[in-house]
Amino acid sequence: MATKKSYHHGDLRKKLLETALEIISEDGLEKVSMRKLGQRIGVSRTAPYRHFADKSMLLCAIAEQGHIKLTTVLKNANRQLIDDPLTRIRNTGIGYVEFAVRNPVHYRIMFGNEILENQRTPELVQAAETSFNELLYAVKACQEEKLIKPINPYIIANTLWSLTHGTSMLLIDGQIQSANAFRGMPAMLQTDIEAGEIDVRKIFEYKSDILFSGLAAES
Amino acid sequence: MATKKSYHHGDLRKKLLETALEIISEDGLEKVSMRKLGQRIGVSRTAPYRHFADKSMLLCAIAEQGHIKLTTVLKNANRQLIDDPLTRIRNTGIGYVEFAVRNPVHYRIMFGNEILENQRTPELVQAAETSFNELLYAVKACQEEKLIKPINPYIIANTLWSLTHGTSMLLIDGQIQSANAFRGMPAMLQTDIEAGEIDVRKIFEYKSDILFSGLAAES
DNA sequence: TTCTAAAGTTGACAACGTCAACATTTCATA
DNA sequence: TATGAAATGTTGACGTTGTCAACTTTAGAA
Repeated sequence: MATKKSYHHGDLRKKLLETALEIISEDGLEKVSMRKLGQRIGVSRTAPYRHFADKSMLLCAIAEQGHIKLTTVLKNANRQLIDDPLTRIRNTGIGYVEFAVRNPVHYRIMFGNEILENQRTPELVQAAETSFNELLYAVKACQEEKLIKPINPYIIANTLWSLTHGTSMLLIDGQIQSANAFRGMPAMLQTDIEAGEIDVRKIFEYKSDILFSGLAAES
Repeated sequence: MATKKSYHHGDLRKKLLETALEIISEDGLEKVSMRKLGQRIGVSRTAPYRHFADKSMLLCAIAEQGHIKLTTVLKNANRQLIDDPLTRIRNTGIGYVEFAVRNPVHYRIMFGNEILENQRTPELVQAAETSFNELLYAVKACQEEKLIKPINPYIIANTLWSLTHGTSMLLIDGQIQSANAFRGMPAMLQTDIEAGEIDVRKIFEYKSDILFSGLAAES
């Protein structure tokens, strides 16, 4: 649109989001500053303020983008050509956790960021709901084929969400890797963990099996 | 120990942690600064650096305190004079989520804080493991009375942890309150949510029931 | 009693978020 | 086509922050 040295950048908003994500995934969230964003892009230090009222609005937009990306991931898992909807729901969960582990800083902005707690834009709220709906979709599909109990699907999806979200956060935080958290998992898995590599798929398969079949001892 | 106007404060480290928590619960995490801490306590602005190498070490100590507090809460739930260990495990979960909801900012420092990801002190790691062990304890108690399947208790505790942690974070974040997340729950609960009040107990009872009995449809 | 380490202070610096005032560009409309 | 408002970008400035270096005061061990 705009040529190289024009006064107006042309698509600064988009470029800001891209660059912010770059910095975030390279150096972490604290390293992102409104000023540095401008400088890195080659624009003045307050130029970002023409596109985002303040820093938390920038973070809102980043979080929104994350939810949109997550939705795509979940959609792909959901729409795979797999006959068994139970496998699909499991893949959806795995997709969720994998997304979080691959985009840890991004994920942390989407959830668990105090700054955004009371300042979410309507767009962000909408994007978050849309991603939740994919979990709901997976649950309903299983119920239609009578593979899952016919209790309220929203409650089930919420429980599933808690499990995926909890697993994601604990993994990202590195809390799950340490010490006890995975003792007793198969030797292979433990070795991977010690080597710093985590097989998200295996971990989540364990958990979804437990959720599916329940904890109750057979009497 | 030291009288009022002595050069040395006497117990500055403790006072720093207390004051930090005060500021955090009043105004949020971003409002905490090393300088303000000093000023609020009536000591110079760099005095805190004699007790914490930098800000993230301060946060580490706060997180550690949180884990210790959480451990106490879980211990209380675990040691209640209730015959049914299944009720105890449920209460432990409820205690966990309640702690998180009552101390949201504190909880967010304990988990989900990027700053601490790679700088955890050994004390913090230890404190976190101790709180995990309470969940483990609750699981094992149930297994001893054959109320829960005899599969590896570490895996079960990990799953339980994910569920409580996920529920906590979603509640704290306000993500669970919005829109879909609780549709279909009993009317009473929904009214509470709309009024801004959340019955953590009810919410977690739903989820732990699902976890206990499993999602599988009876064939 | 003396000396060292711990604890607290002041001065300084660069980076940050953000505001106000100003400059340039775009674009709809007269 | 001319024009004026709205959008976009810039510079200067202010107060706050984390943290370092160099200094002072104090407590406690030798």
